[in-house]
Amino acid sequence: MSSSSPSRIENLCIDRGLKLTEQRRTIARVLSEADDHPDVDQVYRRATRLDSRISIATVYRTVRLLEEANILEKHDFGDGRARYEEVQDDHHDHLIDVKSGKVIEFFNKEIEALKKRIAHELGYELIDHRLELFAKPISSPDEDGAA
Amino acid sequence: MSSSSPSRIENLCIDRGLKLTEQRRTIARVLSEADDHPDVDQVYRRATRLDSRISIATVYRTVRLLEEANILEKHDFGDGRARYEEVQDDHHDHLIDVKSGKVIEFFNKEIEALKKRIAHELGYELIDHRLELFAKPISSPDEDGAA
DNA sequence: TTATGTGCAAAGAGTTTGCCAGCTA
DNA sequence: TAGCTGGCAAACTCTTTGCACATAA
Repeated sequence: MSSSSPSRIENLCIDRGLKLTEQRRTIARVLSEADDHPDVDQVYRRATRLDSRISIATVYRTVRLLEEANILEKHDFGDGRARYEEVQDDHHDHLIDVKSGKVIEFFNKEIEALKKRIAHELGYELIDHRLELFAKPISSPDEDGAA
Repeated sequence: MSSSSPSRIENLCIDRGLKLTEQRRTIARVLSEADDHPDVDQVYRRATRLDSRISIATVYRTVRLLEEANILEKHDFGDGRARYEEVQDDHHDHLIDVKSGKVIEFFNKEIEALKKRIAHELGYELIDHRLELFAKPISSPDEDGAA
């Protein structure tokens, strides 16, 4: 059983010649539908909800596979576990809301240009970069969000 | 035994009323003298060279203590272990040489201002931020560095 | 059919912690 | 002296892996 149209990530797997098992299809679907930056455990939980025959080991193996196939991007927001999101055409950075844990994506042309220029000035060619802003909502009453 | 003048970090510990044991003194000295961004294991090795009566657990406990006392800054350069450096007056960012693993510090006023502005535009107040550039030396013959 | 993928549980890396002896203030 | 600190080893979290069985192509 596996009806409904293939997810974006499923299609990318087909393009790259990856063998598509039921488990991979399910994980691909979960990741295609995610609009956040889930960690492995979250992907695992969402996937087992759709198909209980999936082990956490398979999730780890699959996200690594997808990362190596340049389908997924791995992030580290400093909380000790890896987070994943689908690779996008446009580069963006992240602002982490320290109250709620929410992650907001943003893009800023000036910053992108500056990064490249700074690397050059130091005698380097920029390969990759990472910019994360940790911030709290302006004028938020001091509620307690997740850790 | 413990002569020679107190290291910068030792003095900060005294300021903050932290109990100074021989182990902490040694670890403080190692960290004050470091001009790189050592991980716990490196601190441990440098410390035991000066005094073999130090365990890795103490190093972990001490760097955490110093971090909480705002004496040390903890970094994560994406290699899976925490790196430490003394807190500095001026903020700076890091460029990681992916060939050699060397970490270069830099400061750029424009980037600092932009970070703050971007957070504001998104409705946030910047608390902390992290910018890391991963780069390779320009015109480096393609030798093989660390993975 | 056959190379590959999967589940399970054990192993690894980095980090934390409980307990009692030892040392600092 | 009183109470905090340190050593040791066990425990924890996240991630990887060996092995035997299952499955896609």
